[in-house]
Amino acid sequence: MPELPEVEITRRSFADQIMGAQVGALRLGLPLRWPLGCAAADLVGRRVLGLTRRGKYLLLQLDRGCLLLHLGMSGSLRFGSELAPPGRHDHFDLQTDRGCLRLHDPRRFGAVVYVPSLDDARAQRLLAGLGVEPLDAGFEPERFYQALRGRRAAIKQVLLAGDVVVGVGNIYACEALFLAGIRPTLRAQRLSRARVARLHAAVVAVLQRALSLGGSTLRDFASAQGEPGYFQLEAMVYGRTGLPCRTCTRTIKSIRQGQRSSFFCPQCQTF
DNA sequence: AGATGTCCCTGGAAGC
DNA sequence: TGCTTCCAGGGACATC
Repeated sequence: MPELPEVEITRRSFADQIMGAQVGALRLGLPLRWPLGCAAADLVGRRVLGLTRRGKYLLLQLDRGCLLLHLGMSGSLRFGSELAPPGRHDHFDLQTDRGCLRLHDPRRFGAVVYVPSLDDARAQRLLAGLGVEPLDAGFEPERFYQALRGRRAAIKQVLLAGDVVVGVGNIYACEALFLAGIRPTLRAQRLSRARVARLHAAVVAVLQRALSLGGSTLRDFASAQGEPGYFQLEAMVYGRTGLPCRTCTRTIKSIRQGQRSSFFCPQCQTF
């Protein structure tokens, strides 16, 4: 499932190639999470000015307006000039003079939304509530501590909510909490400054490690050039229920938190 | 304002 | 073999 590393790997894998491309045509498959928000013809002739990322959203900036792309749970992008004919799960093809940008998304939790500008109400509704970027300088331990102080919910759920820090999904939340030695069920506000500092470092370390390995490929994630990721091979807890902890050999446990699985080591991760 | 539950969707695995 | 059921989960939204 695409989290920040996968989205960033995707961005880097075709940002340079699509820069300056001119849109020739648009093909839509089955409906995605939200309607596109403009007519296909409105995009024809637009030029791509850049590709940036905010949280798990990719922002394809055009000379007029912007396409917000989200990969949801099962989405992946491809960019190339020799793509195969669209299959049943290819729901968005943006043809340009530099190649075709294709969104493949079997579960269709993903989205492509056109907004005339980032100040647009629709863009703001999606982006305004997002927390700090974990790999930017603005993510620093004291601010993180202050943000967590006001939260009574479990730390795992606060991480996933994305309003404190963005981009940390289920895999990396579980892994960062393991690295920091913190139980996922611990209330956020009960974390000491020292433990928040450890968690801060763990979030950064896990995301950077995942980035360096090309992300996690659980089922079929790949970059826009088709390269899989390898972080899943290093997971300490995610998906390892019943297996021995790689650190202490205690059995990894899994629980449900807010309809989502959490994995942890009962020995290494304390209250 | 924060916390919680619901919903969207399909492929794969497990159970019968 | 072929059915049914369950599970995976990002995140907007409604509700308390």
